[in-house]
Amino acid sequence: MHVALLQYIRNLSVTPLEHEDVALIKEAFVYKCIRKKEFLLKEGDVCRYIGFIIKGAIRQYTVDKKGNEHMQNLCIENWWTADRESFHNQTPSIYNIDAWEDTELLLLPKANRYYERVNNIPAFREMRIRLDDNNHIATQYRLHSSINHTAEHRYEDLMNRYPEFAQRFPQHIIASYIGITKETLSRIRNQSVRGKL
Amino acid sequence: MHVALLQYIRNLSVTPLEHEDVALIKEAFVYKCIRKKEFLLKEGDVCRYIGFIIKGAIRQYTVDKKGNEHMQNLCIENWWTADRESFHNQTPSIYNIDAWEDTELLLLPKANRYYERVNNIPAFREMRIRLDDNNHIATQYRLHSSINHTAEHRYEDLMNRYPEFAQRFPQHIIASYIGITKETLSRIRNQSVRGKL
DNA sequence: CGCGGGTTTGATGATGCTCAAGCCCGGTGG
DNA sequence: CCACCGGGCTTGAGCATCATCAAACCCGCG
Repeated sequence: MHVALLQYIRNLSVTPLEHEDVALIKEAFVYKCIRKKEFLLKEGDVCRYIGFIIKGAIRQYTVDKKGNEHMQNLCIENWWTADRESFHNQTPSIYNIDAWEDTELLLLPKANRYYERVNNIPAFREMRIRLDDNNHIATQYRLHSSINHTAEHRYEDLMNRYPEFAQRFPQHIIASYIGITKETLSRIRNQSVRGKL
Repeated sequence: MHVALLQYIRNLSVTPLEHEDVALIKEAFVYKCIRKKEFLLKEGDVCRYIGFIIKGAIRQYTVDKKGNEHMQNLCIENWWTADRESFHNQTPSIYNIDAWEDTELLLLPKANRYYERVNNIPAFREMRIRLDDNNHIATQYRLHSSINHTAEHRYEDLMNRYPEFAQRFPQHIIASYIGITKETLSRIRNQSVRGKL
């Protein structure tokens, strides 16, 4: 059940995982299933764990006064999910995190007695550094893109980078993720279809 | 000369710096002054070092086909500057990094023989983790903000968070940083002045 | 004095939002 | 088996925000 996570760590680190590391990870990460629409974190609550997605799809978003949802992040298999600010400072979150598909996760609670020890596993530490690098790069790009590129450009970018998103999430969620309305996305798609004829 | 950096590391870490760590840092980081408008990194070049700003102000930006500059980052004393993607992968950068004021830096070259050892200093490592956390949080917020908030809201946010930017950078640079034109920023400011009468 | 960088102002237009309506389709219950 | 319902997608009209382009202004400096 932890095999996906172990493999993931091995892929992103150079130092191998020792037997004792594997044992520690198996104890520290708790398995959890949530159903579609079930919440992992609600606005106002404190984020108590980091989640690794074994299977499924997760949304992280805010809701404005008018009730509109704004997707901050979309995550599928082999991604991590958490509100890092809330987790790090143990302050109330501004985000909601819920499942878009039935999802299996491995949760690493901050409060458990293994948390520190897991973070001291060399391979795990290396993985985190790699992850931070990748994440930083991707977020910088997204920021740059959201300021400088047109809606159409951003949509094409996303489809190139994560084509599977189109199968897993409906258009109004994709639209929100790239910062436009579902109507605008619909028009963009029809235009570019026409463009290809 | 390295005192600002050493102090910075101590502030962000728990583990103290040993004498030998201090010595290593002094050897690894090379001091450099650059004049206003001088480049630290040019689009197309590979980013070869991470810079810590002792004194001065730095811009990181792209230039589009029309010649317009788009600020990705503004940094002053006690901030780090680099194109992490280019540095990490040693690939050509899409960014320019130049000085807006005469600037003093400490550069940590990737190629030097101390690089790995510096990264193994416990206090330095802790600092990086803290830094990544803070950075991640700030960038997520900026992303959220750039998608969901109005230009006026973003401007006020920036002025609250980094009021000194207004003294250090001209308006057209501030405008670009929050993703609007200088004309729009000018109008926003006049409006809100009128609003306060 | 004149120049260059920065800021302001105005007119015009593009991009994307809002609101409202209708469509499509799969699922549920009568 | 059909009717209806709800979620998602599309289409249209009107509108808000912000970009663009052009001109003028302001001011410190050689």
